Amino acid sequence: MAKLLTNRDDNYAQWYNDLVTKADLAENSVVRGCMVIKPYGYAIWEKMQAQLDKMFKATGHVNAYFPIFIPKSFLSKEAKHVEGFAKECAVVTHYRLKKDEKSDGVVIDPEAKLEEELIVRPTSETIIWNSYKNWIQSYRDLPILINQWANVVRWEMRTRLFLRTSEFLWQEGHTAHASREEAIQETEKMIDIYSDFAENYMALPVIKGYKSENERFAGAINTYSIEALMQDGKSLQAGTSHFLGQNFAKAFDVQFTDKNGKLDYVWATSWGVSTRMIGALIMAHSDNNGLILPPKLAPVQVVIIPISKNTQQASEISEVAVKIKDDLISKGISVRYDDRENNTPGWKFTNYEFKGVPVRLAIGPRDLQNKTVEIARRDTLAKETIPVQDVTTHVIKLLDDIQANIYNKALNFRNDNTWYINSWEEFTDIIENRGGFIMAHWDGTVETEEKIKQETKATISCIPIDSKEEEGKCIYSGKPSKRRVLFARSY
RNA sequence: CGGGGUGUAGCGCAGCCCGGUUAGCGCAUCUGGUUUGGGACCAGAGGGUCGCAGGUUCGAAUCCUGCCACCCCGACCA
Repeated sequence: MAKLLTNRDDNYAQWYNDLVTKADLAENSVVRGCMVIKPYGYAIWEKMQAQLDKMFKATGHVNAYFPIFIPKSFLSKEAKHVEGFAKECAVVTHYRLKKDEKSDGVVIDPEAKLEEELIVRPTSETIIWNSYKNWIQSYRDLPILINQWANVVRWEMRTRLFLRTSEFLWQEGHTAHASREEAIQETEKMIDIYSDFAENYMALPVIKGYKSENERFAGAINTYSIEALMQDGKSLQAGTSHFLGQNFAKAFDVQFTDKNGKLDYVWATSWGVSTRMIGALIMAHSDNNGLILPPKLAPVQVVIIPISKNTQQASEISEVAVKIKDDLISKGISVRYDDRENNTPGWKFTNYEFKGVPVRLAIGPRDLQNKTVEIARRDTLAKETIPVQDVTTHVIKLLDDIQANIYNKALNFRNDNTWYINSWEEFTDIIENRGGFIMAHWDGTVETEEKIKQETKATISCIPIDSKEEEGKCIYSGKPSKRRVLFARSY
């Protein structure tokens, strides 16, 4: 049998790459650093979008759309913000091409130079706050709770499909509030939504926390994140929520009159998740047989494969299969009945396994005779034969089981790979030889964080929200520390 | 931008060191037939600017020079 996939334990990076391309999720584009998201991969994104959008709307948010181009001058209005993004911005300088006289191609028309260059958005705080300035006068105009689904561009040196590309898809929420407390509450509400989504839909256990000063979003007072552990022991930031304080309100002069008639700057938040989550989904659950997708995000939840010796049988099987399919669809389950004749059942088994379809039903002559169906689950590869009349109830239950099992498996993996350690020797040993999450004391200084990063490539993924206070000594400097923080090598 | 590597059919590769008929193999594709309970088999067919440009030579995928592209490792980052 031809090898489809690089072994996960031999070369994790190559395994991931093989999965993404061979499962038809995405491919590299001719444009360096950009990817083509193929229909199967995009379908996962659409499922994520649909669920998140529902959750945003349920908490009072509305969608809007702001331009992809940002005047260059906007970016420099918030000092930290420029510093964070200036190095990776694509810039539009002209608005017209013309035919080249010498060759057959086109050249930039030098006559068509823009008065002010436009930046392709790396994120939209500036262009949005420029609008909010006009929308907000009084506390009655607040809060503004807007989200946008968009693409952004950050010119990356090295890219990897889904995990880091120069252009990516995401949603960015941008909210404006009358008080500091309300804005902080919003920031926390959104990180809770992300965490809820990750755990209950992606089946991905996450650690909620906030970023150290070093890792914080450019322009934020505080950045919250959810951090997930991948199967190679590296952590991945799956979502962020920022409390922006009054930084952008001040930069764009957005003031409002409060209930007492006093003028004050508006409080802001922003939060986002991106197509990167698809990378997290893949790396957290999949195995050497291919993708493993949680039922709640799988584009196809059930595949039905007929096995027939002749056309007579084929039509009898088809009758049973279509009935099952229709019944499942009526219960809101997405089903594919694959009766193509150009591939054998064996080929289809392997193929759908590779693509991570959670449940497979097979119907052959034996089943026809016994009024049964073979049902197989992708997560454990277990098979059983059940009576036809039980299929729908069985599938519904099985999809829930699989969702829960994938989550528990990921949770157990994380628990088995989370280390509470107290010495530098242990720290370096685990980083070098084991990987995983390390909970350790840190003295709270940027210098120590930098030193640790330089010596081990480990960074502070986050300072977990629920980590309890305890006396300890910084593993690096030995200085006193009040709580453990989460260290890991990360994506 | 530093260090390493690779460009030959849609994909994966051999051939290059040591120049010599019509450039080959596996997968995929197409046609016909037999098959179908874990990647089926037989027969036939189509598909190539050998990364680009120049040079050496009677003759270049192969040797020489220059260029380009992509990949991996580092610096940057979600």
